Amino acid sequence: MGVIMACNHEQLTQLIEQKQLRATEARCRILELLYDTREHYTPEEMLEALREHGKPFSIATLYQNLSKLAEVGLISRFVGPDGQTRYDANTAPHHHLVCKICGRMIDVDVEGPLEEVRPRALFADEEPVLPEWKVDDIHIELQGVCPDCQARISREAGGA
Amino acid sequence: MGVIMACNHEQLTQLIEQKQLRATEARCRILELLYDTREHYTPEEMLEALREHGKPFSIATLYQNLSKLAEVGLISRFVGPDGQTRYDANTAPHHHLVCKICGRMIDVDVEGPLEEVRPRALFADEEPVLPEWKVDDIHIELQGVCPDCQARISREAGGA
DNA sequence: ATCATTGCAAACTGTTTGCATCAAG
DNA sequence: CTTGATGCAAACAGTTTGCAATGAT
Repeated sequence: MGVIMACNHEQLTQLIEQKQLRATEARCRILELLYDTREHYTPEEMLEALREHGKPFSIATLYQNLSKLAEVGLISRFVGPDGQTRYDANTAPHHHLVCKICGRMIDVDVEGPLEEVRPRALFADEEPVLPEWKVDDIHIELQGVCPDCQARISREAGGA
Repeated sequence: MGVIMACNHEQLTQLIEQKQLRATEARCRILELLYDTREHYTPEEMLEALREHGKPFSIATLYQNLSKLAEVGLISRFVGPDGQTRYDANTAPHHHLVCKICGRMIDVDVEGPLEEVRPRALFADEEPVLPEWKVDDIHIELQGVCPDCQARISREAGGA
């Protein structure tokens, strides 16, 4: 579970039915898009991508299915630093690398001594509060500029 | 700048006027709330807090001022993992400790070898992509359970 | 045949905007 | 007095929901 890989139609059907859901065309198309591209789509972006493929797609059906699929754990939902809700097919714990320019986001693992990273109160008078928090999870968001935006920027700088 | 401390009215006025803005009552009340409490309020929560203090407060004025104050750098805006927009008075770079139960969020610094934390592609076929990202920022979100929720949970467990 | 799913339209929530009034400088 | 700020109401964007029609088992 949580391992992403491009799937054929039968595999998708199986995944969905394992969750006691009907393997409808809408659900297959959504899962296929997320599994194949590994992108972190906003609902709006997904709608565009799904419609480009030819067939129409109802926005209500999209939202209904994104909720249901996230609920049963076939996809995961989160909110990016830009405030946009996004979905991806990677339900295993992971970290994110985010482009500050376009908001694009890819999954990464991190290497390094994470266990040694510890919180510390920022203000003297909060010192006693911190130890009482039970901290059991860490999510790292690396920020930078993606290859595409770097290219676009240097192209525009060169042209201007 | 970016250092939080409780301020008196004159100091607030000065801070605001340094940014070429008029030090109106609405702005002072907003800044005072954020600076005094250090909480990470949603607009809705702020509205409630501001109105409890007695006087009414227009929701349009709140939003208008939150935008403006964030724009000039007197406060900072961000979106929590629960998707709620929040504001705080700490404009210096910092990390967050978030309660998984109630969503409460406090600022923390972290200790540990952060420089050694490096991204690594999750999928073999993405390996060549990663090095082309320019990574220059890291934001760490520690998740756990705040003291209040811990207390409430053990109280409920004991009572049930 | 049965019951989940679809998809339109209407409802809802959080946020922004137009604009007349008001108040800070 | 001048210009920016306020605050109502209307507009808006993203998301959810009611419900009749449709489709999967």
